[in-house]
Amino acid sequence: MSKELTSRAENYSQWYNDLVLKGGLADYSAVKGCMVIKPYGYALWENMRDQLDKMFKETGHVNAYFPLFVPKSLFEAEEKNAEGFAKECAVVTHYRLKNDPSRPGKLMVDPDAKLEEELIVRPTSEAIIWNTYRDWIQSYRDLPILINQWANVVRWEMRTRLFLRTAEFLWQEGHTAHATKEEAVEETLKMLNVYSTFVEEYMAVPVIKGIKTANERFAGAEDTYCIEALMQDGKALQAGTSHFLGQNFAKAFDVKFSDKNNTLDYVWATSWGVSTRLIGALIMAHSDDQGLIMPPKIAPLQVVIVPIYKGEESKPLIDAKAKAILDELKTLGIRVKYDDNDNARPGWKFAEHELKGVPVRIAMGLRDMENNVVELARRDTKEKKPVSMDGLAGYIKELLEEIQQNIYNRALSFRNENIREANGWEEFVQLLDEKGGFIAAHWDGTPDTEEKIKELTKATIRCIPLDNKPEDGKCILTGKNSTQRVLFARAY
RNA sequence: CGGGAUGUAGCGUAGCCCGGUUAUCGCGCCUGGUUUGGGACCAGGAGGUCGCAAGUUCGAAUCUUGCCAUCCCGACCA
Repeated sequence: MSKELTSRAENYSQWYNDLVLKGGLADYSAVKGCMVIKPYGYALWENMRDQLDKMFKETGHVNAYFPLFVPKSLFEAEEKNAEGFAKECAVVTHYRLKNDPSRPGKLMVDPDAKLEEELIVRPTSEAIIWNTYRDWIQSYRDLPILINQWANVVRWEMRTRLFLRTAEFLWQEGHTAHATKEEAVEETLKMLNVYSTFVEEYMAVPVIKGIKTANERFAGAEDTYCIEALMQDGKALQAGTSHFLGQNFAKAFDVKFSDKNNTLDYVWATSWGVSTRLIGALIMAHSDDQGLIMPPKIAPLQVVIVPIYKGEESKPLIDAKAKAILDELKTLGIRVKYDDNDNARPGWKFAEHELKGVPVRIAMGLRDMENNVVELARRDTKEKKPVSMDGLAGYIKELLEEIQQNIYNRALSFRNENIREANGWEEFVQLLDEKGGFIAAHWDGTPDTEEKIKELTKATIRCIPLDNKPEDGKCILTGKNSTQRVLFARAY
């Protein structure tokens, strides 16, 4: 009633916006291109962050924090990186306001407070970090450095979308320094695997691991590896990247180390990141026309208990039973809430929790008490059935795992059904327009051809899958020889 | 940055073309009561710089100009 959702079929973009706004994840803000992440959305991010943080620590990383501002001279040191981000940088030029003499009560930028050197608001932190690493690294004994930071960054986008692309966003960025190329490459792939494990096992979103083509590579990287996910509308979404930076930043910032033989060499680097964009991926991979569907492992709330009572006399009875179940579930480490708010009636609560994607709902009324059962509803399948109160907590714990698996399987089938091979140009264009999804096709390996295909179809090469099998073929555009298929898609 | 659309209470809206008392309705909110197994009902009540700023006019939500914001579609990007 009060919260009508646009259906996916009607308007996919609007459906997405409705879910974010009405599901209570985020709001628009007074700042153009920036959003407010609301408590429910932030709780989701915290769960994602905590799990990732744990995985980073398990792989030997530590957290640190570097400044928001990057002096322009440092920013421009690695030229390719600087060039790549130049068009979307916020720049601080002044450090003071003053009263505006011509408009009483208003402020103006104080022209006398111009900075000697402009400060760039970080779009990413390689520059400031590698400038710091120079001071930290002298010998191979100082290596490796395995640092991660949780931070906000700013990229001044022309067109923004909640979670998917905002001017400011939250992310983590890992920045590592190594003595050898092999070790850096190993690190790059290790973190790619951490990402794919996290996204698949916790977010229940299947991904394809691959390597980016030169056109799509991170500015300043030698190689960019990525995980690519598929959304329900058939568009691809880059869910995370891990970069092998070679010695580019070490050279730009003069970071050298002495090896065991006392010979000097530049340090090898990696960087890797995922952002709040993952929340967009989560929404578009799983949710339906009734609202969000949260994977249990990172759902802010895993179970909600809704009492149904007639008159005040039955309430204490239900309360007692509900609290017992609540305690049992909490003991098992399940995130659960007893929603006995008297302002809303059961039907309203059902709809609200469905909108918010709470994986399991327990409804309990007098009738259930008499039969020693509760009504259990799962969000992913909408299935409702009575379940005995005996052993309920254990049952729910298993059910949450089953839901997690089911959501993943569903997304995986969808993804797999939407990877198609195209062997000629017309077939390629037709598949793209009629089916969407990933299209595995031959490509002659040149940036020009990739660019041309993008111009003609808006499809880009999402990646060259890591598990690709060699296969001789002809490029769909130029007909030139090709040794493997690459994955094309229209992307977010 | 280009094209299109929109902006009236927390949300959704009527009114605008054709200027004229106190700006419409629904949801939500507050108070009281009855209710509670799929978005309850009754009664009473509060809430508005009509996006902002100029202009035209005796008079502007309504007409004009400028600006701002948001959404959708492009270009750019994670």
